[in-house]
Amino acid sequence: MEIRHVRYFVTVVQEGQITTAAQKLNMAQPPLSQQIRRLEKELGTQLLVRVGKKFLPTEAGELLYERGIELLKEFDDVVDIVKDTGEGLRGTLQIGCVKSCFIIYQRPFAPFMNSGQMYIFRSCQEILFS
Amino acid sequence: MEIRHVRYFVTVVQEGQITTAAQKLNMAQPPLSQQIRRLEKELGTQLLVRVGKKFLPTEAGELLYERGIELLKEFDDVVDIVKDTGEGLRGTLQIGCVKSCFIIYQRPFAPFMNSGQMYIFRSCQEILFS
DNA sequence: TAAAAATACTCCATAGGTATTTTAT
DNA sequence: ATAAAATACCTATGGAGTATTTTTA
Repeated sequence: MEIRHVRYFVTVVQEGQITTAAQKLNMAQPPLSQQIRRLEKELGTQLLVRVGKKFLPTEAGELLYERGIELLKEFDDVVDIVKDTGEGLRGTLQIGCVKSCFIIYQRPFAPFMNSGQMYIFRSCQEILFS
Repeated sequence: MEIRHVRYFVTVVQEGQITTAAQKLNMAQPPLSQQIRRLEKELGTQLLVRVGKKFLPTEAGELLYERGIELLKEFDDVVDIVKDTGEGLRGTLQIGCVKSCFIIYQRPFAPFMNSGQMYIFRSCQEILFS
């Protein structure tokens, strides 16, 4: 199972229908049906029951739906936070100081440094801002 | 990004090395290197810094590592719980009763029923255990 | 009969493997 | 000299698309 399958399943439950769920997911209907069935097979569990044209979650399905939503939220959160940290929108500025100059070092330029610690740079040639 | 990439990355950080991480993951070294680089590209961030033969996480990498571990735990938890529920190891037994017979109904046989509610079955022919 | 799902294919992107070279200690 | 990573290349699984048939309200 991959996070993609959780995303697919949650959307199908929310839509109650595969066709519109596929539209929301920007994909065609048959592959979505296929992935849902693959998911059920992999988990060894029926997740949805077709009642006419509508799909209703089984108890296992409801569980996957509820916890899946949390999982997706956290997953996307982590992605955002890591991206931001990489872009310097979040993170820790590490500032060292010597007599002759200042240096502002930020990871990943100095990955060997640890947050909250002070470092002395002996032959500092330039000041870096990032 | 897929959950697999989190699993790969966390293992590499724990091992500090790609070769042994690949062994733990039951895969070859080159595809693992490849997936890590792909991950960095997708997130637009350097996650690891090679210091000799060892890899150390950048700040973004440490973040992904810490939150990734939680993510993996929750992900695997959900999978286990859904599997168990499907197998009837967990879940809710819904029991209805009429004069002439008992019926024990369990989802997914009756997905339209809600937990904690009582249902009357008029023409019950058999007793189902599952 | 008019929706949506299932079926039956086709295609291709990419995950993963193998062989080799390069890099560091 | 040795162990690990990078590079280059190859293979094949399976994710996604299209066309069509089968359901069901």
